Amino acid sequence: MLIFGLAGGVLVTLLQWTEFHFLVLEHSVAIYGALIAILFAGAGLWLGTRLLAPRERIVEIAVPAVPTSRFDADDNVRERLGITRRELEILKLVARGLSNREIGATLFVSENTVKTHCSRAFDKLGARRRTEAVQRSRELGLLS
Amino acid sequence: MLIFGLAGGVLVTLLQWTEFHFLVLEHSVAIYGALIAILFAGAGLWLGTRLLAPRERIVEIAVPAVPTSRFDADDNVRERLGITRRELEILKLVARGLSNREIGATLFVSENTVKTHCSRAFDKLGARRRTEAVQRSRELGLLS
DNA sequence: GGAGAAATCATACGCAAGGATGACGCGGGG
DNA sequence: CCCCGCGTCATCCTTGCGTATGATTTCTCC
Repeated sequence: MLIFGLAGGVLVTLLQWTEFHFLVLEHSVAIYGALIAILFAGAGLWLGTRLLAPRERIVEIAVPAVPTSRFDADDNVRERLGITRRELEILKLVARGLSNREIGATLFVSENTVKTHCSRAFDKLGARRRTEAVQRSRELGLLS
Repeated sequence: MLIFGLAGGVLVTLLQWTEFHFLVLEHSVAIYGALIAILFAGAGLWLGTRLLAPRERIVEIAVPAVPTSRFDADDNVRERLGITRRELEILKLVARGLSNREIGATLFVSENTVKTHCSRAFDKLGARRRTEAVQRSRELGLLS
């Protein structure tokens, strides 16, 4: 800002000096203006690259390097959330896109039981919909 | 570039016109030059920020990162399945666990519209439930 | 300029899902 | 022994979801 102000002052002085030389020529004002334009366009460009360039954009690169031997890691998460094994079992089937009825048929229990487990699991996950529960489970690493 | 060229032409014309008005005044050249200076300084600054690609700093972040190296591949998959951009947009929100009502509020459309898009998308995916649609989408690489 | 795709919205119906509540049996610790 | 966590099942009720159908608008393409 200070530099810019100083430049302004210098320019005004320069301006006072140069106008006497240029005014005697025809079309001098056009040339004069063009010179000013070029000069300040350059100055602006320079300033733009100098002052605003350090803007860095952080780019996230997906690193495949997360095999993270999670064979029982989800079990820890499960315990921490107070989710029972049965509830997690049902959650996995929910994440597969099965309906409550299909889950019941798969696990040989009634649809009501599935609903009960779902309700409790959703409650512990802070989810109100099964899709939300799936999303939360993924974030928490509950699902492989 | 075209816009910049046009702006240049307009400026030259404006320059020709204004000089006759300003030349009769004392110090008019100074004001004129200052205007040009400010204008082109701004232009240069704008160009500087616009043309110079923001330097990117690559930061490696451990991300669940499905091994699938697809950057725009989902667009190909989308086309292949005949799923429209809007439908995919809604699918992504479905995968986030949002309800139809919330999706509508997010995209500023009615819940009915969301339902329509969902139905068509589910149909194209061969899914009958939203959870199933999410699962299918993940398998097909439709979702990041 | 008309055909068609896409997006938007509405209405209505049926079913799935979710919540609340109660109950029963089983197993393990206090 | 009795309590408690867990899994199981049921009923009632509300809400959300999915489908069908029709309409309008906008855009693109021929």
